[in-house]
Amino acid sequence: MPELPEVETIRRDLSPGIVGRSIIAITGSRNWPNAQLRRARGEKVVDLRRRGKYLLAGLGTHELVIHLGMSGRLLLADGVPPVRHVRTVFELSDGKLLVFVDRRRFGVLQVVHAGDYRAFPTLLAMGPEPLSRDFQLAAFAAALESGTGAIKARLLNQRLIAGLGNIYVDEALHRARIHPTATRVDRRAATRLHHAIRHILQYAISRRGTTFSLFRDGLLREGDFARFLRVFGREGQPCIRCRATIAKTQVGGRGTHFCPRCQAPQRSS
DNA sequence: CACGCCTCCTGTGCGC
DNA sequence: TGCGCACAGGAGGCGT
Repeated sequence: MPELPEVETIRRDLSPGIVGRSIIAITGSRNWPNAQLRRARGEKVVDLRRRGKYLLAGLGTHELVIHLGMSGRLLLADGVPPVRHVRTVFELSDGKLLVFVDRRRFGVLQVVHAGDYRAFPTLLAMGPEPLSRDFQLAAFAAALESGTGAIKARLLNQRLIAGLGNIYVDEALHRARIHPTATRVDRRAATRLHHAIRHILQYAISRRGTTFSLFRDGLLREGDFARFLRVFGREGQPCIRCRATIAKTQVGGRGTHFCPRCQAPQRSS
């Protein structure tokens, strides 16, 4: 689930309830909490930031790094919720519980020294935040022009730009009329893509992100951006823009949705 | 260094 | 209905 808009929504929801509280106790299953995670005990949460799809909770000299993976969720509750796959529970100084639930266990919780991301190579090499001034068209266009490999793969690897996942890459490429496997993207296409990425992410945040049925359990306020998806999950249905049939293929091993007419390869190369 | 492939884990939905 | 398999929104590690 969680790409930039979903993680940002979680950050905004959780911030008022956890910043300023101290972590009184940590409990978990299997080897969690591990020794690293135990270092958070007794620490006060001084802020909650987001970098790409990562959440970073400042704990003074330390930092709690959270990645939700494919299926992770964070809930603030009065008691342990009656759901499966509860992995870790942080008891806060005001009596609330911060609960990490993760069915597929791809999520990561780790305490590091503040700013020391050596254990997270993706975080170390993370590209600019797309909604910040650091996301400059000139640098973006130059990188796209000189690059090799499918544009979709390059947008997914977090080095060119932070926070995009499979859904929003497909949506942004459709909006910018660029084929997912295009390798050369000229300046005009790069300009469209730069704008499309920012537009889609801002719009998705305003809708609290995209929610899939898998995650509905009544414990979270759901996003409804799924209503506005134009290609993702719409294979076989008509393109909103040109009525051609949306196709689904594989690019870099990921399910890839696009319109074969408005995203014809020659339009972007 | 960059790319493609495989892996981690659990559940779901589909075809037979 | 039952079974087996492909696939699922991420990213790290490995070999090439």
